Amino acid sequence: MATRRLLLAFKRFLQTSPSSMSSNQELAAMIVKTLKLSGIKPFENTPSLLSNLNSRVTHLVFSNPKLPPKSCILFFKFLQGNQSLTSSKPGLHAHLILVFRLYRARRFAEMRNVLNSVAMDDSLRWSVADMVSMIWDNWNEQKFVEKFCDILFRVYVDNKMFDDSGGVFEYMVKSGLKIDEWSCLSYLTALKKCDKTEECLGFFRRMVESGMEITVYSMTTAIDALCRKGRVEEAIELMKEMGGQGIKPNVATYATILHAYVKRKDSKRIDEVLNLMEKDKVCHDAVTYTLLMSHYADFGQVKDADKLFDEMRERGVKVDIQVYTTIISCHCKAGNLKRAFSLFDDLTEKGFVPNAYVYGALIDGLCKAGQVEAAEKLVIDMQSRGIDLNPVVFNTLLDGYCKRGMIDESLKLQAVMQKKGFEPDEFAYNIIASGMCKLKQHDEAKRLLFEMVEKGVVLNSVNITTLISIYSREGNFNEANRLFREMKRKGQKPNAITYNTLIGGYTRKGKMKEAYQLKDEMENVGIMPDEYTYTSLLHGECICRKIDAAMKLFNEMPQRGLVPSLATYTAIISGLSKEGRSHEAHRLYNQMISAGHMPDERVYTSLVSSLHTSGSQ
DNA sequence: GTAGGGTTAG
Repeated sequence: MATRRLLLAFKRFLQTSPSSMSSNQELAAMIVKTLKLSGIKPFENTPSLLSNLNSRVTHLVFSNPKLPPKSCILFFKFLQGNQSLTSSKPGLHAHLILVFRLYRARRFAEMRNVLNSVAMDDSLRWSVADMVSMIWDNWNEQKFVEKFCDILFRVYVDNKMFDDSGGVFEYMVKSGLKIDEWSCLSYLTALKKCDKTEECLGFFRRMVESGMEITVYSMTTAIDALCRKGRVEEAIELMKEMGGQGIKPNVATYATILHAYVKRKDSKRIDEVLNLMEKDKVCHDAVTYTLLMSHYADFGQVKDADKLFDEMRERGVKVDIQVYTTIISCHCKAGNLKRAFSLFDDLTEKGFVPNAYVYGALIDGLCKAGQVEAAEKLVIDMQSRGIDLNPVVFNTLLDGYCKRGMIDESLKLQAVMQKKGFEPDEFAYNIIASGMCKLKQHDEAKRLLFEMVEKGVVLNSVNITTLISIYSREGNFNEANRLFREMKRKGQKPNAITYNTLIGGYTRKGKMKEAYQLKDEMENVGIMPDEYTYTSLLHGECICRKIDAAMKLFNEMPQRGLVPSLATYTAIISGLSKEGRSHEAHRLYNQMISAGHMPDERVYTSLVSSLHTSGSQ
């Protein structure tokens, strides 16, 4: 009843009163009265009530102390949603009044929403200096100015308006306003995530220069930005430099560095970091253990990974799903599927909810073991638990099919993914191209990788290595070398696999001089030749029937800490056999067996033929 | 409300 009377009066007022200063105040009073009595409903039902609204009125409504902040917000949201119905939208001043009232009411989340509207609206957004001077003119409160700047800073960060965030920061420094480190941290993190490494580092430097208090959190973020770009040496420099200013690294900082070395597979440096942690009395946590376990997984050292898994539980470090994923993946890579699945049961019994990562690891394990059908079943199981097929799992399954030459299935799978809106990525292209190489379809494989470039997917170093492998198998070393040089020029550093690919190409064709040159080059740039490098070279020497040179390489391996693989033994045994040196061949055969390798057909054949050769001599 | 770890290709 009261509402109806009020609305009638409201309407009468709108019809009779011309727009003027005093009627502005009356209209504002009417709106406030209505809001207090009946909320926003009357305006929703009769938007024409606000047809005379102008920014002055909005201003008056928001600044009316009788209207609670909650009603202000309701009214603000209504105006935002109905901008076409009202003749003018709230101006910057009205926004700031609202922001101030929300500040007083300690409603910071709402404050942030309103400032977000300011930041996103070109007609409202003034320079921070101008906005702050407007604030000083109206409210003489340092704390409010600081909070205003802080929230504006964060709003710009949230919207990735990085130049504006930087502007607010500089303004605060210049004006001597207190700066919140958490806000700066979100800026650092956002820059890092957007791959703006230099900006991230530069901002960290500005933080330090500004004299504000800095914690290990910000430092670790800057260090991580460097590590993710492989700039570990600079990261360590920064850590030392900050240590001099009293900011000590903690378990997260060390984990960041460890991660970088795990990625590089640099066991020596990893040990150095572990020693440093011990000296600093920094205990390992779940993250540290995860990193170390995945490092062992890289080298197939399942037993060591298992030892760590036990150790962490003995020490009372909580095992989480990421730890499980790592140890499961480790067992999968070693072909230890039984153990992997029993760990999977373990984690579900403990109440963890399996996710795409764990499933991904198991599916890959099954695919690599050639059990693609079981992998398919697991994918269905995964989906029935509400986890959707993602690009990684898709690529994993694709590889399972391609490695077994199941082209039809891989095409069907691709169709499924395209329906889901996933275009093949650089992994998918590479997987299919490699599959084609195995079927000796080199031209098709090349065409596919070129098609990838046409579609705008940038070739990464793995894709280029695949191409190098194709060209060198074809004997086209001109093209292989051109790609290799181009890769270096583009700053995509070749790694051991890249070098080994090209070396393998040369040795297969008996071009030993070029192969040794590359081995020297890789050592010079700090990449240690591994068992693949040695096996290729040794195999090449065998092809050239220089068995003594091959034996020299074989004997060099243990000196460099390299363990001959089954492929190494196969090459050297068959090389020796061909030369009729069956005695040495048998000696190495026995050595191979004691090293735990299962000999394959080729070894037997060459051993048997060596008996014929030596017998005829 | 803050930083660091897990699944795929050569």
